[in-house]
Amino acid sequence: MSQHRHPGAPGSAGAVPALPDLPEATVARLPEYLRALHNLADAGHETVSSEGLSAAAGVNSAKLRKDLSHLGSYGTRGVGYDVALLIEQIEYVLGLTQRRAVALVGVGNLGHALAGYDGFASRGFRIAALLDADPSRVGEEINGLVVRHVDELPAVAVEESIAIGVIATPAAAAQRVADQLVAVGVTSILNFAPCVLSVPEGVDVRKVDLAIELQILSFHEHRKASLTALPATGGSALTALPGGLAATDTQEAIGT
Amino acid sequence: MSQHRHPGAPGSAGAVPALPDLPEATVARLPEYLRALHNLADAGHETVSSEGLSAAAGVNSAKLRKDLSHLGSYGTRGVGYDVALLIEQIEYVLGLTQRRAVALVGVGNLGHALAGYDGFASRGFRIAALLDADPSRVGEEINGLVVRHVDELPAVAVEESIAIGVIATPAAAAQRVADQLVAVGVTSILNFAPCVLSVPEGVDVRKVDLAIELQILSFHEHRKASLTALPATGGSALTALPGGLAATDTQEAIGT
DNA sequence: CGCGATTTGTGCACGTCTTCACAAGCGCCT
DNA sequence: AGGCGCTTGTGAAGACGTGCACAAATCGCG
Repeated sequence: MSQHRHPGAPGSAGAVPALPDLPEATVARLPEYLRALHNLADAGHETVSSEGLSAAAGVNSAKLRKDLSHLGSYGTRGVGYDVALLIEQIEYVLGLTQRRAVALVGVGNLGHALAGYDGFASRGFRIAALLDADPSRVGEEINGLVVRHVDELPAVAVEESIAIGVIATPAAAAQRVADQLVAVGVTSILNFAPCVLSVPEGVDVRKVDLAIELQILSFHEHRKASLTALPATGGSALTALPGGLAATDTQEAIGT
Repeated sequence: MSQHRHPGAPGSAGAVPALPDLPEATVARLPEYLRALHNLADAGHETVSSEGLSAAAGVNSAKLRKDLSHLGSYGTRGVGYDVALLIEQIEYVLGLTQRRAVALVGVGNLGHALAGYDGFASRGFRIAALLDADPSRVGEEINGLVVRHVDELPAVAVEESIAIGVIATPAAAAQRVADQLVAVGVTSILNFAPCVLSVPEGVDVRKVDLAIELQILSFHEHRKASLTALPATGGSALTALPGGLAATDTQEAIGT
């Protein structure tokens, strides 16, 4: 089994071996492992232990081992994981052996930044098209790509074999764009617009909402503030008593 | 309990009543509910049922009710939730009654976009400072704010009462910036750099990695492709290792 | 050749999150 | 006033994810 056959000549069409169905939580962590592994490879490491890799990826080592075990991974007991092999494995499972083409719709503030973000190119993707509904933006060149009108999507999808659509439009336009993407056969969408998209079964949508992230942080911030104001007795989840609590400056180390 | 005490005159300093400790999963959904509620309010709705709100927020209605019940919410059986009241409740719990000041470090490609993103301002935050380590960027004005050098952070933190730090630097600089933020007392960080930050206990970090989102989509795309290629019989999740797979067409049966 | 040091892979128990299903509560209509 | 339909809030069951702890496997060394 030490036979080390590397996965995919990307080559031709759909005949791909089936994938194990991984737990979603695992899938969400694999990219992080992959990044950490690339760092290790660049630093010259040939093998890495679960302990080392998990530290680099910011997770628990047991979790890491279980995750890797799900993809039938090849670690060596007493030694660790072969960095290069593991990179191959994960890239294969994530479908990164082919460089997928991404269409970015909405070249406003955020869209501009995304179009110029080199993290996509360096991590398995190719921004293949920029689209916008605003005629005054059409024709603009960003990072070597010319912005085209969103109505050209059908043509673009075919020309470039678009696999993933990224929506960076205002919320009001997002659903319409999503429909257009679905109509041309895109089944994976990354949505930056602050709204819920409805799409047919079989289409995957992931949402990134920057304000939501801040609001979650705000909650914890609020919570920490309300805790440090208190004398910290036994830990019962106290339910919002408007009561006394005065002190403002007595903040001290929070309990573990 | 029908007593309806509404939360916060934002007014003065830190004396805030303690918060119930909500499940993380719930906290992560509250902002979405809030956004949906604002939409409903703008559309003139005064009340909304759990069914209606859950649809607008893209979740299951039972989940929504349980989430709201955690914050001791005030719905009326047979009627639904009072939109305005619920907005107040959620904003209070999330700590949005005060407009928190955000410091954005790293005014490159992405940082520029974030600095210009009006979703922050409209949803409870104030970008109070732009910082960068590159002297050639210092002094630039973006959206009415002048970029200052990151070494001025201590002064800025005090002047603006920074509550949250956003890191939009290259990965190599991120840890250093995080340390600086922590040093000036920031306990909530939103990290856009593709790397793991280590911070002391009590500091919250949330990470947004755009490439990771795409990679997760890529997995599902890959998976869908490998499924459609097959005649779909019932079966075990076979373990797809690159190992043997000589034959390209003998693949059979993936599970549902 | 065998032994000990090391590290993976995993069974198991625990906690968290989700979902169903239904009793309790509320308003409206008669 | 009483009953009916609608909607919330929640108990309980199940699915899912996590982390411990240890057996199994491998390497290196004497």
